[in-house]
Amino acid sequence: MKHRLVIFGSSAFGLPAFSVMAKHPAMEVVGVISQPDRPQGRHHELTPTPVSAWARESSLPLWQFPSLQESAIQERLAALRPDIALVAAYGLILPSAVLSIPSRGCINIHGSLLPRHRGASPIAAAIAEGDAMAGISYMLMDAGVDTGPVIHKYALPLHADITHPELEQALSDLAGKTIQTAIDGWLDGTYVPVAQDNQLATRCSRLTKEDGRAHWDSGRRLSRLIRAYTPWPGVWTEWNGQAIKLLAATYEATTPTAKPGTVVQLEQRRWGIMCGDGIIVPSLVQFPGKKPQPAATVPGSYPTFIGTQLN
RNA sequence: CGCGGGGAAGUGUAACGGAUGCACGGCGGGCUCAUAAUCCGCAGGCAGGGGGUUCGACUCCCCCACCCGCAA
Repeated sequence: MKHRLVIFGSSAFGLPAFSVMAKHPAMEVVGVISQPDRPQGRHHELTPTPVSAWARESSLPLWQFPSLQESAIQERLAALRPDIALVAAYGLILPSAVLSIPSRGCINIHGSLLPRHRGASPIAAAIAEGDAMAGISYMLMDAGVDTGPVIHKYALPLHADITHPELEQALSDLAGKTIQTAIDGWLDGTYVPVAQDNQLATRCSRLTKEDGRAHWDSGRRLSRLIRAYTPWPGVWTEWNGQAIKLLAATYEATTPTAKPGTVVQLEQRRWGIMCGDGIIVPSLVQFPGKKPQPAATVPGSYPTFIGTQLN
């Protein structure tokens, strides 16, 4: 007898794992729940979520509820009589009334090694904090945010210059490779959910544009933030009232020779921005309305930029 | 029709209704034990496509396709 499975997801992060479960011989996907198509992009075209698109292509039953708070919607979910719910990057809170619907519970794939980086931006947080290891956690959801018992974790070493898109892809793939083992192990009792140690927990909230504003106190941290926040929300600074994105940069530890935020000409033809603990040397930047451009072309393009004092 | 910006050498960008300049890159040469450093020189742009205004358009106007920022 197959397990009746409901999938909750919106962004592409969960797709590899979802695809595996959709083919799992012991699973029957009785519903895919995603967010509604929303106006997106440059001309606000109605765009389906990657999970919605996948469900349609795979001919799986799809529902795009705007919220899960209404009792009418909760009743429809209950009518699917799910045994298990699998949640990954869904983007909406599952109220306890929904969490209690599947007879065997709701499993979340979280992009960190819990209890570290509970919350909405675990991948960015791992890079921003300079963690040595990242990973995914299969967790039995409870009413808190990423606080439930952990079924199993899979770790991945982080190399020093990994970027957010690279890590997100790696973790997404890792979930695809491990989910069958994790779920099967949980179902047959090999993996027993273990409560998290709240003492070790850290939180990361949803990122905003303002989180990406560059601060020049620490170039070491700034170089990590550039890798963690690009492409969204990006790390940027203001010049002449315009936001300039720093898309890639390296950090060089030196004794500051100017006020932090000063754009300085370096030896050779390079330039950098002075920080409190050294200098940040951009390699790729983007001016508003423009495409990304190699940093070396900036002095010729914007001669007055060098020497500027940035905030 | 969400708001706005942009298209010129391999890359990026300035100015301008009437000789397209600059930076990086490339190529050649000097210096040097050597060099990604530095100095000198060379090449490379029919200015997205189509109309229009004009004695004359890269520069002004309209249309088409494309790219980007904001916002989501």
